[in-house]
Amino acid sequence: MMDEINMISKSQIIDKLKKAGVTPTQQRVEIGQILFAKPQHMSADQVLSVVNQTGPVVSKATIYNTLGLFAKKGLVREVIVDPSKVFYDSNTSEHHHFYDIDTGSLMDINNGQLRLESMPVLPDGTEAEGIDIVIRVRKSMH
Amino acid sequence: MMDEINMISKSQIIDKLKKAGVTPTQQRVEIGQILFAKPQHMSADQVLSVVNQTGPVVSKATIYNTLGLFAKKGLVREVIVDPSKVFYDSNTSEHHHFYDIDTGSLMDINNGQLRLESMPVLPDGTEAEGIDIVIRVRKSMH
DNA sequence: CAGCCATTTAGACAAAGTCTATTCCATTAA
DNA sequence: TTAATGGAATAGACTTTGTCTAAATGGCTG
Repeated sequence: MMDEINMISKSQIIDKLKKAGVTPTQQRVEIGQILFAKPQHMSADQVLSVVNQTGPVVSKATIYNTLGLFAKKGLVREVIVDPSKVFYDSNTSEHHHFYDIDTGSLMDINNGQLRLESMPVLPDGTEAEGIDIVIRVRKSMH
Repeated sequence: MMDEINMISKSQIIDKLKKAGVTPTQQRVEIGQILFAKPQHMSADQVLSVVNQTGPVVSKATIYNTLGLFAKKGLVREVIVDPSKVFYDSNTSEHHHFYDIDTGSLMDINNGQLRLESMPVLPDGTEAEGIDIVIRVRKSMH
């Protein structure tokens, strides 16, 4: 009721899932509603606790299954910057990240702000699947 | 005896540790000998099992303490590409990585092969601590 | 030799994520 | 309407990586 502003309607989520070839079950819509509400980075853990605050309970296994499925279907992107947990990024456009090592928070780098000069020669028999650039930052002490 | 070729002498390791301000204990030298034998990427787990194959037993806690210490002292670099484990890279010169998502293996990208066009504006009040570029690759199916 | 302090250790613990066997539920078929 | 089917969800056991703690060890210095 009070987060109406950032809400995406249930039918929009259902659409999004269908378009990606994901059967829109109640739990997946529930999770999508949290994940796609606004561009953001969440760990499985955070998703789990938010889902279970705002709606009917969804099990841990389903959270992991769903996040994995969403990632496979391109609805969400896994970001690996923290040795202890995976972040799921609902912004699937090409971009990279700042990672604040003090706070553990992730921020998008707008695309255009950062690009590679050239692509290196790949190892034999491989093809590129993706490029991740992470700029680690910390509070500056002036 | 038979890996003499890739061996670094104990005294070389001791030197390296001293220069970095690390007291060269027996265990640390043991671990250094494995880690610094050649440029390579190892997980804590791998170090643990190799150490305990080739020399006197070193406890798990000491492996983690030592790897953490080495990283802090710049003898080794932590590489985060796999959600489930940290790799320790004995190549501390500036460079980036290919990560084979099929095999889970890490390969260095020679520096000069890869550079950024420009540095993006950092978030307010932060300073850059480091940049990690990972090119994820997989077996190409031609 | 005695004392000191860093280091090492075993093993308990914690957290993220996986697995399995069962239950649930929506859809189709009769 | 009911029965059958198969994908999805579930609880909870389990695994793995890594951390913590309290006690034991060991190398120096006086």
